[in-house]
Amino acid sequence: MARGKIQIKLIENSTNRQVTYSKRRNGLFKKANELTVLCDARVSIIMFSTTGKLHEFISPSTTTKQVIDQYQKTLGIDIWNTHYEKMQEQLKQLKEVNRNLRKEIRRRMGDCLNDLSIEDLGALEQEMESSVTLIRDRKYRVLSNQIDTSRKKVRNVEEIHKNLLHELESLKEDPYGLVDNGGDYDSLIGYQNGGPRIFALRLQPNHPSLHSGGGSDLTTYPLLD
Amino acid sequence: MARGKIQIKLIENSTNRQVTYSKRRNGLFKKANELTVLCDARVSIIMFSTTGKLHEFISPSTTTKQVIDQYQKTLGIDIWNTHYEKMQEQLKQLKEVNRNLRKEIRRRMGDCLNDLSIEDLGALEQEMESSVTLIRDRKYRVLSNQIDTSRKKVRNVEEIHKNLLHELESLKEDPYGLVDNGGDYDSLIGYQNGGPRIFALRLQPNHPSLHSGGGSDLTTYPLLD
DNA sequence: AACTATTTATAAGA
DNA sequence: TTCTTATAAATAGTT
Repeated sequence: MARGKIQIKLIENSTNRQVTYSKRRNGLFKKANELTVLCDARVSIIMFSTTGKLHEFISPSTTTKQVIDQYQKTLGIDIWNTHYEKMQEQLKQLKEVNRNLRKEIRRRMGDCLNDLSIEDLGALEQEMESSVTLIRDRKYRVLSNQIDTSRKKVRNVEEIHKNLLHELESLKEDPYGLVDNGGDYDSLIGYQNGGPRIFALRLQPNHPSLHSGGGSDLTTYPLLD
Repeated sequence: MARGKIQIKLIENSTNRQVTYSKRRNGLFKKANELTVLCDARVSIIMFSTTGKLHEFISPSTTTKQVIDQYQKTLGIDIWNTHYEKMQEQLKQLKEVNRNLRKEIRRRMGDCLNDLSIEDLGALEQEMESSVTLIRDRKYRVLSNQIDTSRKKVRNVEEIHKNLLHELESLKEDPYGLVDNGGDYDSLIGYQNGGPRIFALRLQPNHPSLHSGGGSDLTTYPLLD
């Protein structure tokens, strides 16, 4: 448009095209800005060069997001708004479900009982009784398993003990083995008097978290609300 | 830019502004189109006038949605994708909490006990026992309240009954009242034989929520069933 | 990046 | 809105 008219068609020379792109882009943005100021309009220009480089103009009074939002709103198009709203609905529902679950738990803890009728209370009581029975049964089963395991351990230790005693006897008969072995003998005898049993039983409570992955839920429950 | 230079500031005259908006918009779109052709670029222009009217230009080789999509991609998934991801994270967390709450409830129902240690089971059992006590207490309190209310109602009905009988006696002494009153008398006598008591006791479970309302129940009682 | 001849855009008026 | 036209602004080709 100066020093000679040009045809509006692709500029073959790459360098030339690049320069023209830059010059005209500035011109376009300048015009857009003038339009914004002169006419109080909101303009968003997004452009990509052949090489994929992004350039954008946005009227100072707004943001690209706002313009795109309003664009969709005006055209009644929902690119992601549908998603967004669905997710928000889902969030709301989940929170509600959550609230109800917490209430359920609190009732099972003897709280929040005000809005229950006698019938509800009776049913809950009965359910709780049968549940507690289930829990108790389970507890006894686990306990008996543990006792069983403990017995086996004791038996095992006693076996080892017996073998050691035998070994000791053999050593006593061996004149070289008599030297400085009385102490060990005493300590081994000491263990024999129910010691391993107590040890096994006391070991379990020290590692309660090792027994379950989800057991901590119960203790952290009060913090959830 | 012709017939006199203008300052780039808001055009006060509304009509003038409108005309300029139209002219310059055309100019801008023309330039955008030329840029598209000359430099093989993709340009999206979205603009809103003061009055909120939408105008858009899009390079023929593409669509506005594509440009917007690429815009976001280029900027590193921004604008609302951040929102989106945050919401997704939130959803995930809520679902997880939900899952734990359900597990908690199932445990309180005697289910899902496999991964609990004896200690956990014992604690749960104890907690359940005390909870069930709370529920039972609550049940008894509600029940005693209901019995109490029932007694009051019965007393009230009996009072009304007595008054009606008195009234009837008065009417008997009144010679004008003797005509066609025997039927009413019989029916009232019939009510006296424990009828209201049973009625009141059976009524209660049907309206448990009305108890908190207070004494008005008593007066409206005869109309309730 | 600057220059400038020339084209193009457009403000004001019709 | 569109046309006209004098003039401002943009810019193609050059340096």
